[in-house]
Amino acid sequence: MGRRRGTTKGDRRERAILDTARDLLSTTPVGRLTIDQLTAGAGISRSSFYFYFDSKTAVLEALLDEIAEEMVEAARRWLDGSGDDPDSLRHALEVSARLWREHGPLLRQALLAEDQEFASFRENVVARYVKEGAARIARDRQEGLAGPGPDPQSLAHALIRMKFAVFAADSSVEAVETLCAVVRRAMYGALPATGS
Amino acid sequence: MGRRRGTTKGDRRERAILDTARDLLSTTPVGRLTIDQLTAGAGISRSSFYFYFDSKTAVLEALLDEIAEEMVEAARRWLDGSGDDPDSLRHALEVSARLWREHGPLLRQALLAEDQEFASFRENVVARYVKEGAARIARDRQEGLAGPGPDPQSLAHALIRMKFAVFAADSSVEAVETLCAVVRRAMYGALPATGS
DNA sequence: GACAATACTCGACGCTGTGTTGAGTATTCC
DNA sequence: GGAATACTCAACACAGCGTCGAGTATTGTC
Repeated sequence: MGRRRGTTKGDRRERAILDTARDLLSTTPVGRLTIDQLTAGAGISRSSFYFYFDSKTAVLEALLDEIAEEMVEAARRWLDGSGDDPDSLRHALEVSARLWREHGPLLRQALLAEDQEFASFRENVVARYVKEGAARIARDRQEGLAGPGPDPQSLAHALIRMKFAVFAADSSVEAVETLCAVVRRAMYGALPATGS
Repeated sequence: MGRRRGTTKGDRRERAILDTARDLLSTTPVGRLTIDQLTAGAGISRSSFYFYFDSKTAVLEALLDEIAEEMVEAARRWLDGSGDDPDSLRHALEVSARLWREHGPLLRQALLAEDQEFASFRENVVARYVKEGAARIARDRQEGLAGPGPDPQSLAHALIRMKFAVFAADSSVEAVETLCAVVRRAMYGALPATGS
């Protein structure tokens, strides 16, 4: 199965498949993407496709790995920081918003739908975010930078899911602002004594 | 196209298809549901299916209408109320959680994935929630029951999407509690002067 | 209780899309 | 130049969707 070293024709074709997929998936929903489209874009026959990838899903997974890396990277500064830090938070959200704008159809299917094919990818990404997010929340509370609130794990989970779902529907600047506000209030905001 | 009045054999079969679908969809993801399964469950042949419904999607839409009604109904008391009202809010969330538990696969596909087939249904449900939610937020602010915050429309949108996404992943009691807390803080919580 | 209209049923067909196989051609390394 | 490996493809088998046309059952009406 191994390839030779150096950039061979095969490598270029593999890349061409990936690029075609990336391209088509900025507009086409995952369900409508066919292998025929991919091979047409890459200039090979349907059956040659199977030399490079086991299935359509394998292509999508390769793309997702590239995207997920970018996403977590952008959140790094905020995740590693502490206390209410609107600028880092906004930066993380802005990059996320851009990624959702560029790869909406793919991310929606992989992160939101329940597609069994992406289950493990989804669990990994979400779990990673939740773990680091919960740690940050717990840290802030311990250091007295945030008041008490819901279980950090559960709170982080809700906020991450909110981010995904909002950007899936709307990755505008306003959405970034609103998410920023909700996250900050959820983490640092205090409820008045008892609502009227 | 019209049927005769009274409950005919045809009506019973139509119901049988719907029930079979409801049943299978409590465990099977939408993508895996085939018309063959539906007709097997209802005891008719594949082609007879098309006498009752135009497509698989038509069956799903019929089911979704039933579910959506219940969902909005459960939120009625909170949507029509005013001020911080944890009990009404919790009640609405609890019913929602149950519906997601029972119809998870279907709701996930219809509300979260970008399936073009459900686009209009999705827009309707979300738009309805957002409209009523935004109105409630604006009302509370006008009456001085809530402080300032993000644009009501945008805030309502984020909170609704969060609800959908969280329940899609986890409709436990704890999730209800967390959502309750986040919604209340987002609407009524105040941020301290300036962080750190 | 016949008979027309309408409700309902189904087998057979064509289509699109997936994935496999086996035989072939190109490339690279020695 | 020859063997190993990279790559290519036409042909096939299969699953699922939706259509067509020819039927059979049921019902309302006289």
